[in-house]
Amino acid sequence: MSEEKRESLNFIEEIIEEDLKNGKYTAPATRFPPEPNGYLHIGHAKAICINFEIAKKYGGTTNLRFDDTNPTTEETEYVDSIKRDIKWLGYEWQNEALFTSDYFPQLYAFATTLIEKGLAFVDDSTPEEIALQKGDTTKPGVNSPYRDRPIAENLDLFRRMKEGEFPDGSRVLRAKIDMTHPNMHFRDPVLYRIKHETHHRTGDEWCIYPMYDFAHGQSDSIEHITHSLCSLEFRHHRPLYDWLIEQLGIFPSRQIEFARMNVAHMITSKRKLKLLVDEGLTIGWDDPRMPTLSGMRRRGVPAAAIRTFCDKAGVAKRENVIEAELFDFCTRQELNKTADRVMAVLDPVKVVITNFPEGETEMMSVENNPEEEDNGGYREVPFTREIYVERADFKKEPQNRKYFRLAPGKDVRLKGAYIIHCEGFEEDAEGKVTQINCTYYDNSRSGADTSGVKAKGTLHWVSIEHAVPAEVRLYDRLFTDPTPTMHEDKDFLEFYNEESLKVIPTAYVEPSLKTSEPGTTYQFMRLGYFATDTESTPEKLIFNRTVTLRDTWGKRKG
RNA sequence: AGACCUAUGGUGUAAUCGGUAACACAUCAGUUUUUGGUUCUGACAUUCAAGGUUCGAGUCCUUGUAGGUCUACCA
Repeated sequence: MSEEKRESLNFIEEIIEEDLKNGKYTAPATRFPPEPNGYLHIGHAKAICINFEIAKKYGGTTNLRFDDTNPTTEETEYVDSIKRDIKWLGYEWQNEALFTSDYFPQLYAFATTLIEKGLAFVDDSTPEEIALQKGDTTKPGVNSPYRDRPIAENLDLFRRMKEGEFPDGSRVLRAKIDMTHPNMHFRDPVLYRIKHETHHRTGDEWCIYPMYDFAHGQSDSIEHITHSLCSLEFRHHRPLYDWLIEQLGIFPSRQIEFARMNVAHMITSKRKLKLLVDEGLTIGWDDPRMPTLSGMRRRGVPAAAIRTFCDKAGVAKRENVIEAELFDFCTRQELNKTADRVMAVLDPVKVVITNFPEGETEMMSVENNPEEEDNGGYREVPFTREIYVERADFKKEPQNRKYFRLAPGKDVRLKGAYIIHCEGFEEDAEGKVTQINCTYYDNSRSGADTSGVKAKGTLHWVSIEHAVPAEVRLYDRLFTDPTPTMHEDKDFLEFYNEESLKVIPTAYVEPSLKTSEPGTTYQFMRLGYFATDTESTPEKLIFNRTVTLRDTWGKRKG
C-alpha cells in the first residue's frame, strides 16, 4: 500500500511543491501570454499545456493574457484564432481573456514612480547612439549624455511624450541602472518608446508603448501570477524582471525558464512559417502539413494526442529535439481508441467474383471499432459480385513465402465478408493488371464461417456499384531533414519535402461515408487514420490522411 | 573574449537529494489477431572527459571539453 512509487516531478513542479510546503502560496497562478501577431503552433501548445496542467495539478488558476504592447504587429484577428485554438486544445482560462494593454495606465504610473525615484530618465539619443552606448558583451557601455537630467525635467518630458508632442523615435524612457553591468539587459534598458500608431484595442489613446521588460513582469505582478513560466532565452531578463518588481515594490511574481520543445521535421519560426505560406509551399496557415494547431486540427490530430505528446516530451532545461515518431505514436494511440474503422480503396483494381450471383447485393454487418465496447456498434456494408481492392494487395507472382495477400491460387478473406480464391487475372499490353477473377466460398461468410478454409490475409474492399468517389490527400512530413533550420550552410527550404502532399483525385470509399461531416476521424482499414477535410461536402468528399498505420511488413520488405 | 545556462541509451525524460541507472518512443525478435493495425512478452542500449573527496559518486569538489543564450525603440 505504501509501496506506491514516488511520482517523479519536473523541476517546475518541485519549485511549486516547495513553495506550497513553505506556505508561500496556497495555490499557483500561471498565465499563457501570447502576442497576438500570429497563429499558435506546436511550440505554443507546449507552453499552454505546461501552464494549464501545472495549475490544474495544484488547484491553481491560469490566465490568458495577450501581450499586446506593439501596435505595429498585432491584430484582433489573431486574438480570436488564439482563443479558439486554446479552447480546442481543451483548456479554460480564468475569467475573461486579459490584455497587457488594459494595464497601460498602471504601467504609465509605474514608470512615473521609477522616474521619481531617480531610476529612469528620458533619453534623446537616437537608436544608433543607444546601441553604441551599450558597448558589447566584453566591453562596458558608456552613460548617455541625458542620463543625469533632473527628475522634474524627466517627469515633464515623459508626460509630453505621452501627450504626443514628440515624433516616433525621438525619445525613449530608459531605466537608470548600470552601463557597465555584465548583463546587457542592465545597461539602462529602454522602458518606453514613442509609436504614433493605432492599437488594436486602445486605438489612438496612447502614442507611447512599454517594452517587453517593462510590461511582462509588471503584468504578471498585477495579476498576482506566482510562477511565470517562459522559455530559456529569457534567462538573462530575469534579473531585470526581479529588479523592476523590487524597485516598484509590487507583488513578487517569479520567473522560471524551461527549454522550449523542438520537434523533428517541424519548424516553429513565425517568419519561416509565413514564408511557406507566401511561397505557396503550403496552402495557408491551416494547411494540414503546418505545425500550427489549426493545421493539425484540420489534419485530424486529436487535441488529446497533442496534450499527451506534450506531457510525454517532458520538461527540462536542456536543448531537445523530440522525434516525430513520438508525435505519431500519440496520434495513433488516441485515434485507435476513437476512430471508426471504415473501408476505402485508394488505388483500385477490379475483382470479379465469378460464382457470386450477378445483380445481387448482400449486406454485410461490420464492426465499427474493435477497440470499443461492443465493437462500437455495427454498420451495414454492401457486397456485390464486382468489387475494388487495393492494387498493392495483388501480386502476379509473389516471391516472398510469407506473402499472404491475393495472388493466383491464393485464398484471402475479404474483411467482414467472404473468403475468396484467386483463379486468375487479366492484364493489358503493358502488363498492368486490369481485372482479377476469383471465386468465393459461399459458406465462409463472416461470423458464420463453416468452410474450414484458412486465409492468412484479410483485405479491405469496396463494392464497385456502391463505391463513393472521394478525393484523398496523403500528407507526409513537411521537411526531409529532422532539423531543417539548424544547417548553417543550407536554407531550410532546401529540405522541403516535395512529396509532403499527394492528391488522389478519385479514391473509392464505402457508402457510409457519403454524408461524413468535416472533422470526423476514421481509420481507413489497413491504410491509416483519415479525417474529413473542412472543405469536404457530400458532393465532393475530401479526406486528409492524418497518419499511416504502423507498418512492420512494409518496413521488412525494405 | 566576457557573463549566464546545459551535458544520462538512437530520441526524450527520471533516479526518493551520496546507496549501485529506470520509464516512454524508436529498433529487433516472438505472441495474439477476420486490419501485416491493436494486445502481450522479451531483447538491444546509457551517466561528456580527467582528476579528487568517500566504504560507496549520474548526484559533491577541481580542471577541461562540447553545445546553447545574451549586445532590437520585437516579444
